[in-house]
Amino acid sequence: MKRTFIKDLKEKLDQTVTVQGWLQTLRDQKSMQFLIIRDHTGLVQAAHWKKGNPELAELISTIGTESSLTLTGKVVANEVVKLGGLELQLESVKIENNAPMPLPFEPNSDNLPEQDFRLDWRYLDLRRERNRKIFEIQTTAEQAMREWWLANGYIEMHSPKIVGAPSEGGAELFTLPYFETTAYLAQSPQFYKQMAMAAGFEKVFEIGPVFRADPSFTSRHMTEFTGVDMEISWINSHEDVMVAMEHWLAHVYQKVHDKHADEIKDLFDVDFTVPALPFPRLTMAEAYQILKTQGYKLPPERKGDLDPGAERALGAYVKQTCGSDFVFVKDWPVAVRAFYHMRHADNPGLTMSFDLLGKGLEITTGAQREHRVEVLTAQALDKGLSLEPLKDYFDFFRYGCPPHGGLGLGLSRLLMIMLDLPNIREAVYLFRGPNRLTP
RNA sequence: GGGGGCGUGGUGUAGUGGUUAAACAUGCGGCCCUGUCAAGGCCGAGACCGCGGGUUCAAAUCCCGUCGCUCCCGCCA
Repeated sequence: MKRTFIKDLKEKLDQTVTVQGWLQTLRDQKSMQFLIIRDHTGLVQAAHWKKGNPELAELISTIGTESSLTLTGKVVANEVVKLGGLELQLESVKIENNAPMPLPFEPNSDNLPEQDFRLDWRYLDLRRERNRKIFEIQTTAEQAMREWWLANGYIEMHSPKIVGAPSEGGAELFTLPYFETTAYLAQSPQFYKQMAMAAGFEKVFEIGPVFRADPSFTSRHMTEFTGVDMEISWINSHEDVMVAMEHWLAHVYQKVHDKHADEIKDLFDVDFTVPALPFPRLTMAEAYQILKTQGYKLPPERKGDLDPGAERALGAYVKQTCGSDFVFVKDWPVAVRAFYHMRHADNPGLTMSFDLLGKGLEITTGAQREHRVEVLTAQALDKGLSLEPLKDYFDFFRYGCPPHGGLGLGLSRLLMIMLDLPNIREAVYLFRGPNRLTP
């Protein structure tokens, strides 16, 4: 018999149906048994009168919570049933996979184990509706990203993750043996999307894994995460990148809002709103002024940079004064940016770069890139980098690479701020950190 | 890499020097209950209080070390 989803049972009154799902609760009484069954569309009660089928009653008594079951029965309306006013009168139960008691933990109980333990049993943790919803929303968000890119002439790219040389720094690279030599795991598709600009692709995007060998122990860092990157050509400044980004992100928020706003309110208690355009923009100079008036004191060694506390303070300030969850902070000093960020022609101490803060969290870095190979080489030297490992990269800019810029965004960080998740480990399917390689 | 916090039955917590070496909730096992529904009632099993050392007449409780987890900073998305 064809499977019926639990949410559709109300249209099947007085019919015999098959339901498949997990046993959430068993109330095994003297003469009656009640099974609360869960599939991803909802919950339903299945009732069984023991004397009607003692054999089935005995079987039901052996089923552990969270076992996967296939049940058949007649759907009947019953006002007494608090769960939707209907129930399934059980005719048969097939235990697809029994879950022996006790479970490591019950995903739908009131007192959940601490997160690290739940990550050990991630598949049980993911059985909670709230956790499943995070990934439904992520799916909607990624689809919306692609909709916008495709509507705007972007090409999808997949750059290699095994690379022969560091693309930016060096310390945060994972190394791996590679036949007779050593390779690295890419910590960004940065150089390859720039190569696509040199190739004349004009607009590209990539959603893919990036690896960072930083031993970071925070609620917002991972050693492997999904990077969302885009890069566009023929821009006049980083402002063009910011304009593209805010339209793109607003589209993503609109689609997530259309499909999930009510669920997000119910499950995450977040009033999900589509951000207004344009996002507020602050130069770093302005940001410093604001921090001063807000009484936020940056450590002196952070001159020209923002620390996470400053980012939170700016996020709060912008929320309060503009009502915006987002703010671009732009025109960062050369000292704190990558060598390939283009510098202002009229102010060589500043880069044509930006960060996007969402609810005070850094979710994006972007910039116009330096596409003139002589200038780029000079800037690398200026940063004290050795040119040899960058030789192939410099070659991208020798024969007609157009002016271009782009950005990188952390997918899980976006989910964090969309849903007010306190920890990135909740926003990612399987977390990878310095001490977490399993499951 | 630097700093803070935590580590007690399966799980979540209480207990922070001493009445019977550990309490509560939940889960688990058993019994009871004409249909429960955050089910309820009774009974039961389950922790040498992360590990090692020390202080003390006495340590889950104080000290040191160690391991694990966690958060903050650094780094970044």
